[in-house]
Amino acid sequence: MTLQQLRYVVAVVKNGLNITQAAEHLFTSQPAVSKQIRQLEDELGFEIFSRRGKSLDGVTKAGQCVVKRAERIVGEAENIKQMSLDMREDAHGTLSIGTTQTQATYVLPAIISAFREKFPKVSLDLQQGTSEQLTELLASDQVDFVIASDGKALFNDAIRLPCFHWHRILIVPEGHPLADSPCPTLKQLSKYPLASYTLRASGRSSLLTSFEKEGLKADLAFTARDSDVIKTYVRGGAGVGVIAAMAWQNDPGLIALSARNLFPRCLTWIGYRKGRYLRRYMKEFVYLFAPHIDNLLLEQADLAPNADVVEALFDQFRLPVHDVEPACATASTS
Amino acid sequence: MTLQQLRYVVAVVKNGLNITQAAEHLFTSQPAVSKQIRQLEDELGFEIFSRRGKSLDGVTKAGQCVVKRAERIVGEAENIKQMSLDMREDAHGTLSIGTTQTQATYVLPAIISAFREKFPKVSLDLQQGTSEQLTELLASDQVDFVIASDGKALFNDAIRLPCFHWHRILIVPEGHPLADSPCPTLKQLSKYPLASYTLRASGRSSLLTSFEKEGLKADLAFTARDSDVIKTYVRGGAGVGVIAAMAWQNDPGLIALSARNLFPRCLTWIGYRKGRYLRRYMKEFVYLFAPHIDNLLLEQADLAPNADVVEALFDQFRLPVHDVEPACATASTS
DNA sequence: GATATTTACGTCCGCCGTAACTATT
DNA sequence: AATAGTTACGGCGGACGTAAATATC
Repeated sequence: MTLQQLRYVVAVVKNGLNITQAAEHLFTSQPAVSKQIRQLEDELGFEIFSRRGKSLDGVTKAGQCVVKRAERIVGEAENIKQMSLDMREDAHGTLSIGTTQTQATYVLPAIISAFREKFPKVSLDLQQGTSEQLTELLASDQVDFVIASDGKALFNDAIRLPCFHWHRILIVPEGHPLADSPCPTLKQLSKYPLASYTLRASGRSSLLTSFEKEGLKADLAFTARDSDVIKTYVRGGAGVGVIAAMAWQNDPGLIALSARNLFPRCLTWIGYRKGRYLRRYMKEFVYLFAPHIDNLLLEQADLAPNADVVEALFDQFRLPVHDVEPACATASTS
Repeated sequence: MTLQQLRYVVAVVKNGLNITQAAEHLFTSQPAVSKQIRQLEDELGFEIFSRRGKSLDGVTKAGQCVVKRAERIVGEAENIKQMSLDMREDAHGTLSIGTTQTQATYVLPAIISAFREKFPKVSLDLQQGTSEQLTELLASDQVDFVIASDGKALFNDAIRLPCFHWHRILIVPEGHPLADSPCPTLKQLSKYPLASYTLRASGRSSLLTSFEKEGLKADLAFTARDSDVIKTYVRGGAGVGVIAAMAWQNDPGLIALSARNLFPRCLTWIGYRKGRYLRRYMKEFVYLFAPHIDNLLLEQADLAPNADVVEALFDQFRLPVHDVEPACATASTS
């Protein structure tokens, strides 16, 4: 049994049991992979993969156990390799982040600019997707970090670190009735068509829930992933926009009102795979994004037995809150 | 980086940084180990071991991180190997158990006899030691299981499964005053010299604590590890023996009285290293020792995030209680 | 001088890649 | 025919062991 063989097994599984494809990703020939896997199976005395004819067509029960352990082994080996890269002083490498449109457009540019300055040799890779896609990217190690505001946990062995809170804001065209009565209620709001973010299939948004709690029904007439698209349609009179405060940039022709009294605040977090070795520039990125997360905190989070313990680590912090200036007097009491 | 190299690193650490000794355990030559380790260090770009002259003399900071991960890798590789052995039908192998004298002498013989019958090809290795020694044996993978009754947890990544409760009993020579008043109190007991198990340096025994709670002071005049030694001295008039109920075998010349009303009951558990692959015969051994622990329970215990969750798994069981027949009427109310 | 490690070198195993062959669609 | 996997074989790297050299106590 060699590390190589285990790497091959893991790669084959990751490539949907396609040996040829796995061989390409491994930068080796197809027979090499084929042979090593057979050799490992011979040594173990049982088949890891079930076969239909010559093609692999499934993982045997015992094989699943082997694959699980092989993945851990290969992962740890990768950690050692990353660590070795980290020791050399030239901070070469890649930082791969999966995130949502809002974060990518409004929050990350400043962070990434600072990061680039500090680590000019690290190439950045920004991936966008839905929560589900981001989870998948993280689970399959295609990104180092995920930054999102989803309420739900990711998966076992993922660590989620709270970064900051944010409120929704209302945006209306200049001259809109709500622009003059700057302290709208949900009831008022329910009379207008709303434009907001596309809801995920899974789980209800706290947006609609807030209306329902008061027995109101929102008219969510238009949805998009992209805050700018929503702004454009709001400018065109499509209704009242409800977007994240981070997306507000004093856009001409639009008025923004804080909705902090209407909807619960949201939490943006950064997530990564538990047990992964984080290179120095990765830790630095997290620190740039959320300065309360230092090396010590990362270490504690990695050692924490479960998500609740991680959450508890953050009780000591008063996280920043993104919002626009309060538009109505009652808000200033907070 | 090869599995071999990591195995060598782990072996060298385990052998106290003595390469020659490590090579012997690895059944290879000393230069082979030496060279592979250097090669790994070259590949990683930093030293795992600090050296004084040519000899290894410590593990560097970065090296500790590598060693930690290497141990995990080697451990998982070993798990895969064990699993492969387990698939072959001939149940060859070794079962290594670390335990205390009382368990080894009075509880295990029956279990082991049943086990031997079922798995005649598995060779057994019984190790005795103090709690501390047993912990060390388990931590360094020198035994598969530890069976003991110590109150304290073992260490991180050890799983402790409750097996049965037991009470202490008093043993006195025939004709002893207490033999006729079969329901002694702690106060009565405190008037006699006591003979019981050697106390560990760490932590007080619940024996002495019970006396202290009533403001009494016990005269623990004689201690030994071995129940039979205690019996012998009690026969000789050394005082009142306080031993585990399991050690009672209707010994001639001695009278046994349950001490269940005097001292809290104790718990015997079986412990093993978390994440270790358990071969079928190992699981079977646990089952023979504690029939409430089946494969499902073992699996759940292994997945549990911490010791408390493991304990909770056992809430559903009413564990057997080892004791002698109650000697006094009040005991029968239980 | 005894012990432990490194260096040097010849042997041999085994992994890889090419190419031809086979099975499956 | 096209796609995917196995078998066959030659080449090459590299792991091992012996033996000699070197450092440390």
